Parts: sequence; structure tokens; C-alpha cells
Amino acid sequence: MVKTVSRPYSQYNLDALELLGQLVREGRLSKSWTTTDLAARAGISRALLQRIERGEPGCSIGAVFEVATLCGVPLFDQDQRQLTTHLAAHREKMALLPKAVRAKVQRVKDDF
Amino acid sequence: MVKTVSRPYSQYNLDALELLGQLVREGRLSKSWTTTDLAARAGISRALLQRIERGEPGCSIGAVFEVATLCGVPLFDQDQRQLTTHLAAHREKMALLPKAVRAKVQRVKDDF
DNA sequence: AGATATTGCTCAATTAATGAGTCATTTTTG
DNA sequence: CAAAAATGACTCATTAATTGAGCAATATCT
Repeated sequence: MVKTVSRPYSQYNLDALELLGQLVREGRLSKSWTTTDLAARAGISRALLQRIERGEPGCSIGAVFEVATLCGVPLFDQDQRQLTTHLAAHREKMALLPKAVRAKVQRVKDDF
Repeated sequence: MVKTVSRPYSQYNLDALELLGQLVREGRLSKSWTTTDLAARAGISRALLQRIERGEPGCSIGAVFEVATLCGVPLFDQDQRQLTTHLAAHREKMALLPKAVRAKVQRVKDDF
């Protein structure tokens, strides 16, 4: 029985997901929570929690974030952690950026 | 038409997801990629990319990570960034942790 | 060691996400 | 200003995720 690949994920991200799953598991154990405990707290099924700890890429990011937060796993960089502050800052920053980008038209010099 | 809530996500994580979406969008624009460009690179549909930039919690974490990486958005802390190294380290660390936790049995002193 | 709880896994049924397409609007370029 | 392109938002059919339950194996506690 060979595992079929539904979508081509990069190895880097598969590793990142596996690491995230391990961090979650560590956090859970450090708090002495059973899988059932944590799943209940996060409002998800135990089966899904196990898939998250296994680092499966198909899990919804909302569920993963809930679990990670409960386990004390930081989601972003230290300097990005103050969400509310940064949300506002980024909203302003976005206002300065172009609303749309445009593919460079490769105008070829065809007069030679 | 009121938006029905499929699952109770914490406001903190909703904010985190919105921030992540903004960071992705910033990264995309800084590289002058159209939504179609980035979606193609990530191997996802444009519709999904838009949901990711909007910070919707239902998107698969695999898709979000692919996009974030392409946009140069760091996923973990500085000290957790070297994935391969940390994967190995965590594997060893896990070997030392208990395989299962057990809920403390609240043995009540019932002899009074 | 024995008892009991936890974990890991599978499977079918249900629910939700994803892809593809369309359209109106906004933005950029010449 | 006009044309071309990008974006945002939406629908619907398809595909995939999620749930809930059950069971075997393993780990923990007394």
C-alpha cells in the first residue's frame, strides 16, 4: 500500500509541519494533557489532533493554530507576536503598497 | 445574511491568521507577483490564495505554508528556523518524554 | 503482575474545502 | 483618457477533510 500524493508539497514545508506537530506534542505532554483533553479544549476531534501532531498538511490552519496556542507554541517571530499592534501597523503599511501588480510586458526589440 | 460560524475560533488566532495573510500579501506585492502568479507557483487556485490572504481559518495548513514560504514569510522563531537540525533534536527530545500522560486521579479523602 | 487509561490506527458517513469559472470593480499603463 | 490587466467576490460541482466510533497495542499506576 503506497501512499498516494494528493498535492506536491515542498520537503521544506513538510519538515516545518512535522516540527510544528512535534512542538505541539511536546507542549501537550508538558502540560500532562491527554490527546482527548487537548482535542476537547481545542474543539476538535482526537483524530484530527493526531493528524496535526503527525504534521499532515491537509489539516485546516485554524485547527492547527488553536492547538498550537493552547500548547504554548509561538506562531510567529518574537517581533511579530504582538498581534493587535502589528495588525494595525500592517494595515497602514498595506495602504502604501500598490493595490495591484502588473506583469512586466516583455516588449521584444523586433526591429533588427 | 449573517455569517454562520462553523467552528469557534479564538479571536487571538483569527488575528494571527489575518496577520499571516497580510504578510503573505505584502511578500507577494514586494515581488510583483499577481495572485495568479503566486497561486501557480504554489500549485493552488487563485480562489484559495485569496482566502489565505484574507486569513480564513479553513484553509489547509499545507497550502498556507507553501504560499508563506514563497513569499518569504518566516514560519517559526529565529531559533527554530533551522528545520532539519531541530527535527533531529526534537526527535531525540521526544524519546525522553513519556509516551502517554495520565490524568491525575482525584482521590478524595472520604474518611471523615 | 494486574488493572486501567492512553495512544495509534482504520473506516464509513458527514461536512467542509478546493478548483474552475464568471462578473463587476479597481488599478495600472501607454 | 482609453485599454488592458488585476483584483475581489461569488456560485457550484468535485474532492478532500473531519468526525465519531471501535479495536489492538502500549504505557502508567497501584
